[in-house]
Amino acid sequence: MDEVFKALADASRRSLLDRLHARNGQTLNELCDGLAMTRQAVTKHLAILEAASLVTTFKHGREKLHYLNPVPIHLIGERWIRKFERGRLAALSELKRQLEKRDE
Amino acid sequence: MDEVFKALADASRRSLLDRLHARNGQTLNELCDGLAMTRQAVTKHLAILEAASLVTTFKHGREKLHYLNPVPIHLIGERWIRKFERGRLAALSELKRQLEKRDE
DNA sequence: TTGACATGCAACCATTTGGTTGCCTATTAT
DNA sequence: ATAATAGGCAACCAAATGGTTGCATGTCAA
Repeated sequence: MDEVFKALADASRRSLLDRLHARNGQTLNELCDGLAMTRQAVTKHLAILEAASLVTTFKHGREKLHYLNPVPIHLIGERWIRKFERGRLAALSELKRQLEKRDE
Repeated sequence: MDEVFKALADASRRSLLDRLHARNGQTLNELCDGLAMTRQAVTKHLAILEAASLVTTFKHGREKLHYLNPVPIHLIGERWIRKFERGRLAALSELKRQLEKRDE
């Protein structure tokens, strides 16, 4: 879980996920396209995404195809974000109460 | 959004959010309790959470009370995670197909 | 008023991070 | 066969990160 959060912390990596979400199964060079970064930097980002199981790869000849694995993102939503949904309104009304109390 | 992701990337910070979720409105010293970290380290973490609007604070005398603001977490769920939910099954079956193709 | 308590501020430090460059290997196309 | 293409590996670097220590400030209680 920690690896996933860390992987998602970087905007470049999130944009790589976006690109794979838009079109799955891209090669490294395709993913580099239009980015203000060297290929090697992208390789590193993809390695981090792969270590976090957010991306899976297949070798096809001399190309490496990258596929999005949406499961970890789904789990973050299920196991982590949902926890904070419960009591969200309660927490907000409490906050509001405090904000008002400040002016007394 | 980036600040929120970065703030959530650290396990200590997530555990601080957990603690506030369990009991809202704790002071700095209460939040330090039982953590293997100095008070100043916790202060820094809370500052990052506050900058990301994940935590709001009120001064009450010499104490500083910390409140969880669940809105950014909710937005991550709504605006970001949900995007990847769409097509989740499609992506998975595609992945499965690729995995099988590998053995040909 | 004086000491204890809650927090703030700043300098410093080691490690991690995000990036680079240079070179090497493997596969494909001519 | 050979050149071009796709990618891998490793060393290096600056900046950010997560943590520390030391001291200052503001507030409460005796």
